[in-house]
Amino acid sequence: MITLAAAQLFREKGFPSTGMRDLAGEVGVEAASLYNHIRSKAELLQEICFRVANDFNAQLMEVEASENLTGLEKLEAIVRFHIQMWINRLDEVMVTNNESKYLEEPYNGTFLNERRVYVRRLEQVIEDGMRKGNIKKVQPYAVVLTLMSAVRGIEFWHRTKKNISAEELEENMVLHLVKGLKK
Amino acid sequence: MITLAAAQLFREKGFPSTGMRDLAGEVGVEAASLYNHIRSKAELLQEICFRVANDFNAQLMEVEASENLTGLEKLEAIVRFHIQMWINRLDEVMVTNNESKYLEEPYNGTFLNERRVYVRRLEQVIEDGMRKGNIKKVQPYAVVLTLMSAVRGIEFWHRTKKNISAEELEENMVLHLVKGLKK
DNA sequence: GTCTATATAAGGATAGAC
DNA sequence: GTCTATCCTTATATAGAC
Repeated sequence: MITLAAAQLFREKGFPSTGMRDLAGEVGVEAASLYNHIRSKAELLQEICFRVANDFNAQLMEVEASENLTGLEKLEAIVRFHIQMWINRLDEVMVTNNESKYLEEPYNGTFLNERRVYVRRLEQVIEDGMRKGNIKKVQPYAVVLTLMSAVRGIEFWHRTKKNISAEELEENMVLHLVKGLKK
Repeated sequence: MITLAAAQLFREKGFPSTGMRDLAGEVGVEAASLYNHIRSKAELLQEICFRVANDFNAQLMEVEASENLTGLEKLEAIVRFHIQMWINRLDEVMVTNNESKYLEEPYNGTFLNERRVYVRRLEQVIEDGMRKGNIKKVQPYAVVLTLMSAVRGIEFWHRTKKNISAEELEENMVLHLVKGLKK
């Protein structure tokens, strides 16, 4: 898959520094041949960013619909999903986080808007949990900022994976980030 | 200061996409004139990254030497410093976090090594706090990853600053990230 | 110090043969 | 589909006049 090879290169070298010749070498063809499969370099970035965004949105929608879960349980499900995305799909998720600023308009604007909406929906989960029950009194906006960024540290775990297993990492992060919010 | 103008542009546009003509425009001269003040574009990135790294190292050394502080108090002092750096020196700190991969060798290797040493020293603070007293049993490595990344969310707070003040943001993050570790 | 002009390299993308 | 050759733009950095 060209898109996944692109995600790996965009992560490692950055989007502007990744040449079509680099990507072609990874895929095993000449640069010109890539254009039989893709329209442009910019399109590859769009596909990566919006696919990841869609996956996050779909999971959040699922959680919002789970009426049997408490607020804290919803938050835990969301945080676990973020952690697993960073563990299992690092290339795509890092490109979405670090390279989306290179999206051309109107895609960059759309992307930022989608992110704002996502943040607001996550704040809503926290507010509901605070009102109805088991989440302690905090500023939802500050908590969302913290949660969504904290998982970015998993980037460095990937470089060795020696200090701790994926499962231990997830449990430690959940304990630190979510259980600390229990009333 | 050319270095600070560079930090702002490197943050906004990314290091590879920032042209010397962009920087010259920001400074108010032609691109060629910049070379009477700096040696190269690469040198600007080095200055930014290592100055920030030095500031973090200096603060950590200070905290390590404070024998009157408990482990948890040391950790809180470190986390507050990170938060304040992200609030007050966003351009430089973001370039150090996001653009350091564009450092040429041997600078990139040196930088990554310094980071590893910093992480290990922070783990040591947590281990000491766990053994001697008031930090709950956790995996120090996971906690350090989480703490150092969580503050990156402040990037998004800067875009509006309307939801919450700098002081509230700091207190909420400390409450979430540090107090949750109290035994 | 400043500038204009330019050397040299590399980028994304296309043309057209097969 | 693949390739070679190339167009055109832009990049960092330097030369040399003032």
